[in-house]
Amino acid sequence: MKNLELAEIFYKIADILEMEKIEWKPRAYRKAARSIETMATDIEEVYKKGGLKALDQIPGVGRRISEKIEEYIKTGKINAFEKLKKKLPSGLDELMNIPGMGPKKAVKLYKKLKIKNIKQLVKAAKKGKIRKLEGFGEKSEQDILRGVALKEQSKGRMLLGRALDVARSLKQQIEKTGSVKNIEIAGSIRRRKETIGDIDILATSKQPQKVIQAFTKLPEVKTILAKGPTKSTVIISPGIQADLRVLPAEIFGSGLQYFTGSKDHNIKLRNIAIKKGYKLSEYGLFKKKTRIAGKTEQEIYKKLGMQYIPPELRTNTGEIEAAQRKKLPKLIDYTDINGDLQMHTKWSDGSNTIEEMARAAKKLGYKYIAITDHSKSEHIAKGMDIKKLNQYLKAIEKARTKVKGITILKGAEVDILADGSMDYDNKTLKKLDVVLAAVHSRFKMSKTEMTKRICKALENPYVNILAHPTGRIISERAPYKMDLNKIIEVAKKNKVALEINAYPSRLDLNDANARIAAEKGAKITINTDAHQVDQLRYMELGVATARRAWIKKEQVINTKTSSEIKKFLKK
DNA sequence: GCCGTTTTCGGCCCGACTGTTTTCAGTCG
Repeated sequence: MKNLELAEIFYKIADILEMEKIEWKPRAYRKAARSIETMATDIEEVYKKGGLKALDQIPGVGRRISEKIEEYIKTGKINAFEKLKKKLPSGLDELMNIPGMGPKKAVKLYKKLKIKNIKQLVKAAKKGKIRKLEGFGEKSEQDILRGVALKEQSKGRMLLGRALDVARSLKQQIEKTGSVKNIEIAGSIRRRKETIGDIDILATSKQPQKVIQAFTKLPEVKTILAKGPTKSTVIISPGIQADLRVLPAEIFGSGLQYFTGSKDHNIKLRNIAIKKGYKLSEYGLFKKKTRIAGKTEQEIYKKLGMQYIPPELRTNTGEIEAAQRKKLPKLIDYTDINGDLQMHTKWSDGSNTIEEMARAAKKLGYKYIAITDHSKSEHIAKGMDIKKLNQYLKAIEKARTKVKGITILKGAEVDILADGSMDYDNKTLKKLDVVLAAVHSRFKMSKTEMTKRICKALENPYVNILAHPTGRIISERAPYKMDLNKIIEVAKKNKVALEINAYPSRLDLNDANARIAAEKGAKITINTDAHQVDQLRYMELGVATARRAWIKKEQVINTKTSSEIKKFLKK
């Protein structure tokens, strides 16, 4: 996928244009960049299928930008960008990554002090040269030094799973102060994006200052970046930014709507409001000076003439148009899951026993689970040979007698070998209630080979689920090269469900791919891949991904009852 | 540079906080 590369180029073009004080174009380039970045499909595919015209259909992309995309796909370069880069030194955009430093300041530092990169910036700040510039002072000089240090220790975006834990803990602590009426985690966490840049929390209160005060005094707060009467930004350990906004209770809905984003979703809503003669902000939906909505998000969407849009869908990728036509799907709910079909125990690389996993799952209200330890080739994960597998199957039978009220399915996560055959023979696979097929080796095959390999496995009559279909690990490992469309098609034909693996660093299929798979009619299963009892709670991350993929309950097999799932697994 | 049942030209979301500016520009989300 070239989507991210292109988005990055357009962001950089926007930065350079902004430094040159060109108006409006930066906004246009950023809008196009965001749109390309969040697209569900590979932009190269879009171009191959429909040429420039198809590119023009992307929101925010017009003829000039689509031509640049074409140029990049064909030549790997964009001439206009290469020329722009020559105008300003390349280190300047890195200056703009420092909090509080935008294009105007960066360019001033360059023009007046010949500062081209962070190193020179730090040097100048330490020598006290920056405070002498017009528009800068002693404080801004310190802010720069602090900002650079901060940037160095923060490690970019964090996984949703981690961000949720941290945000929920903050929320609880703020709640305890007592002066809060409503409080909700907002921003990209509420939209359940797979990685999170910072934590946003919205509260309502009659004494906002008290809440802000309590927030900035929390033990994990390391630095206070901003602190006003209704809004504060802090850095909590270890280097995560958290924002709190406090509003009156009567505008909780509009505040939450605004603070949840996404930015593009909000801009589009505000434009719709303007066309209707209204104005939308965090303070409510206004007709002239009168507030006509604001207490709940529901009434805002209603007054704007559309269905309520769940936060997970707010990406401005068609959800607003669908809501206007009253065509939003009824998304799978977090409570719809009846079982978890991938987890590991001490029999391979898990930390708990079969019984412990079963009891924990029962506590979560599940009707069934599948124990799915690793097959023999997975040596690192203590994969089971046939002899051990037979003992393991007996152990599952024993656990069934010990833990009542939940169905324990006999399963295994079986390696797909390099030639596409399975790591156990069919006689062995037949003994299992549920077979997960997974690629765990030889990741670097060609696209054709890998597609053939996986498709062959999907055609095995005993395979029920393709586990973590693309193999990506978020910000660590790219997906294997494969023809996902072909794999979806073969999976559908052979009644193999495609997994949304809910493990925080996997989320594989991701939202975009899961949306494609479900649209094409393939069955989906959402499983945690838990290696210990505590990890069973990751299910919500998988369901969130499914919701972001517009998936309905009926499309997910582990929303079925025990008897229905058994029937499905028998094909 | 994009976009259009108010426009193919003339607009382009809206508000909080900070620092240095004595009234507001810059940055952020």
